[in-house]
Amino acid sequence: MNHWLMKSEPDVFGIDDLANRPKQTEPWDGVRNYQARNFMRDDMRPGDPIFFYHSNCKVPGIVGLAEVASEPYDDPTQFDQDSKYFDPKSDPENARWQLVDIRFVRKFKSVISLTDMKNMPELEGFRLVSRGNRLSVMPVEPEFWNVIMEIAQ
DNA sequence: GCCAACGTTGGC
DNA sequence: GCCAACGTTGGC
Repeated sequence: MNHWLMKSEPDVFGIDDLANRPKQTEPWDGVRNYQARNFMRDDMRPGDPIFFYHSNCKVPGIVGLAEVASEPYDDPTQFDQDSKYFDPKSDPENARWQLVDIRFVRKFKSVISLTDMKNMPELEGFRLVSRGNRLSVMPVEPEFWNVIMEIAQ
């Protein structure tokens, strides 16, 4: 089993939006970065735990837990001409972009902020707090996962 | 809103 | 295959 972190802008789709979905699941569409896609397509399995991270907001940080809720499949938005994620170069017979569904697990009582995590020496080497990181889907090493879970409420 | 970091595109 | 130009991410 692998552990993950997935970023989302709360103004667009935050953890409350996920919790309020009828089945508390959501297809993680719109990822158009090959590394992020590869993680979803090649390494995610249903049940894998996910840190849900809010980016581009007042207090960026981990706000709760989700889990992988499906096998990988083709992102339908790549074939939707009306979608901003439409990709005219993607061949329906051999789709370029895959995604997984994710399911809400729980929300933390308080945000584990990026600032806090940057100040934790135990998290040195964690991709999220490394310089210039822009990946929206990333694996979390078990050691880092455990360190963060210990301070989560 | 600024801008550093970094991924992608396309000319050559 | 190199690399300049450009676009996007995301913290601040």
